[in-house]
Amino acid sequence: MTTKAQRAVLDALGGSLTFLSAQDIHAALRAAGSPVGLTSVYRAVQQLRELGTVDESRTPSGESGYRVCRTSRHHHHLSCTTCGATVEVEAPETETWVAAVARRHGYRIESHVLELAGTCRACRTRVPSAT
Amino acid sequence: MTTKAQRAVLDALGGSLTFLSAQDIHAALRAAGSPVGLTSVYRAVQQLRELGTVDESRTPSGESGYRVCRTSRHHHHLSCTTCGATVEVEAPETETWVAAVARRHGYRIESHVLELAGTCRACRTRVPSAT
DNA sequence: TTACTTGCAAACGGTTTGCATCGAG
DNA sequence: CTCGATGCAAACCGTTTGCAAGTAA
Repeated sequence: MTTKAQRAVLDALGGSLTFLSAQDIHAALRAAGSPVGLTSVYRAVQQLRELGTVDESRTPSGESGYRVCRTSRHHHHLSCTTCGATVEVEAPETETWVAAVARRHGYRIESHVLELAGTCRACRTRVPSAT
Repeated sequence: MTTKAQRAVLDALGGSLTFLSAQDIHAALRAAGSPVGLTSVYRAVQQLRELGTVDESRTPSGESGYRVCRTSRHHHHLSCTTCGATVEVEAPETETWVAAVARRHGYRIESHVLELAGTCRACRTRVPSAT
């Protein structure tokens, strides 16, 4: 069953290209007039993550960000550090490499994390600090 | 200048193959008779990280782990989820792939994270759950 | 009613900071 | 003496949990 909180969270996450923190989601819902509490947001994102409906990503500062998955296939993220826009990318070659490296070292891979961060073209154009 | 706390931390980190949390380091130092406080451990690992002397890694639960770098070259980690043993690996092909993907999407890469987790051969042998 | 969802407030856990003390130069 | 290093305890902050009230079937 999908709870009211889950619907609200999915709604808030909607078409966002960026990863939103639980607190962001809560703030957005409040701003939109939803009475959903912070606790329910936390519970909803966890449930949705378990269902594979949303992606979770950790910021360097240790907070968690959430976003609805575009594809159910295995993928990684390329995020803009300025505007947060995120692209989901597939890395077949890297997957192959991961398997090879693991084998070489006698490891059996259980999981791997690959996150790319940089500035997107739009942000570079907007702030021409980069040449 | 290298402080007493930094020396103590490096000593505790010593030859460990695993990433130790600040609290682990503190406990180890205390056990070894060092009077270094937890606060100083936190300050030391941050300084050492800035100096490029130690690597930092985040556990899924959000804690930070530290380890002395084996190489100053750019590298990634392959860690055993059972015993924590970590191997530093280089991924030239992936670096290339990262650059290509970024270019394709119009991003300028600033950083990337690649962490591999699995079970090492020793642990698989010890616990024959894996086929 | 029964089972589940909610929200508040308190608890948690790792990390950081304020502040007074200690120690090297 | 002066300045940085240190340690304790309190503050922080995101997240989780206890618990009582609300809600749907």
